[in-house]
Amino acid sequence: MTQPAVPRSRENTRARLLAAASEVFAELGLEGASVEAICERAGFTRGAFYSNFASKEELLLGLMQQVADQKLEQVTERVRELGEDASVHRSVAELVTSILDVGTDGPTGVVLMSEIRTNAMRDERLAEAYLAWEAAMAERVAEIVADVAEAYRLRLRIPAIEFARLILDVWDATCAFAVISGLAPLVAKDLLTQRTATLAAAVTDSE
Amino acid sequence: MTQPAVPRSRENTRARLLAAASEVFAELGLEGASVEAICERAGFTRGAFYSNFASKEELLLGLMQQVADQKLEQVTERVRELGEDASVHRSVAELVTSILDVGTDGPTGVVLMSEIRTNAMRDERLAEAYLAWEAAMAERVAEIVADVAEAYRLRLRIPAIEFARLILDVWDATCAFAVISGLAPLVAKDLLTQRTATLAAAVTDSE
DNA sequence: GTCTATAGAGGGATAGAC
DNA sequence: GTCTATCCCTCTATAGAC
Repeated sequence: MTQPAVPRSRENTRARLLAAASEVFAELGLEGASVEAICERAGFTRGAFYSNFASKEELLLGLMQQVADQKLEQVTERVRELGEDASVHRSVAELVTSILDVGTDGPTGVVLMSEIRTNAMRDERLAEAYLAWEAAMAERVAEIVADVAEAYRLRLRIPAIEFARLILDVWDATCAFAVISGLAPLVAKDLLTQRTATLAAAVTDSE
Repeated sequence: MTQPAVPRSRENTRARLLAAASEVFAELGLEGASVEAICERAGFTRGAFYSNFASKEELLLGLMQQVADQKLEQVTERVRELGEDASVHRSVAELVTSILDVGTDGPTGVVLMSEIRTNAMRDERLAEAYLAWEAAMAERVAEIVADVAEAYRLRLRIPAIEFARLILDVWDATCAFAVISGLAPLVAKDLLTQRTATLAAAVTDSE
């Protein structure tokens, strides 16, 4: 089914440039990262870049879209899995840990999202994409929350969507804290699990 | 007690440069803001700038320190007031509203803090200052939480310090959301109040 | 589709006059 | 303490060869 006839290099070059951009943006910031540095990282020159993207801003928008799609897909996938395996997990703590694989990013991903969020405050197009992604994430997490609450007979003290937003806020802040503190990945994940579990315990009652 | 003998202009120039920098940084980002643009906004030239700051990075560090001190002072002040007026407020909602005057920043302040947080992920010196500030903020808010809980006979479902971190996380995320959405200041404050009140209701029980 | 070469603008930082 | 003038570097984007 692989068809080399379809212009493959173009997609490939685009993908490599996007991957390189996400790294360099995370390392140097959106303004600090030069097109030259991104191309060098991807193994191309600026000519190839401008053949694939109209401008640096266009690249950023494409990157935002890619990151948002990826994360959303991961979480949606987890929602689906949870629907099938509802009876496998035992404790809420285990559940949290299991779901957290999705919420845990490497430092690069965390910095990149933070960079995008900050710049969405200044750029309307970026803002639109960011808000759509954020809303979709909250909905998916709310589905998980509702499913888990039903399966484990937990009473939510606030609506599922509010709970979902709380979780996402805590994840975001905790990931940022972990990166700024220079915490080792495993330590960071422990912290994330702990804070999520504390939150979950605080806003639910067992029936 | 005002002593014009003490070199007054130096402090004044420094202050004006810092104020201008906080605006331009918020508007264009740390990398996007040129020293020239900052000086122009402050009404000076680059010569004056380099007489007051060793480099652009040094300026950023000074700005971070200033912002952190200001915010911390505001919250500490509120803690003190609350100790004196403990019996004046009636409902938790009113309390939240009253305290929120502190947590509410203009868009410029929100963008600047977001910019600083993002860059703290890449800069060790900035990280150190940011973490110290964040920890101090959490402590102060925890004091408020504990005081209010005692005065209103509320049982906290999680330790005060955890509650405080939750509040700060929600404030941060909500302020960011408001700016990205382009919400009017009053609408933003309503949202902030509502989300804080929801959180407070969820993690406390009345005795 | 990707390269090299280059235009054209703007950046950070310094030196020295006032 | 603040100014002007300047050095040197890096940046984005384009033009044209391969």
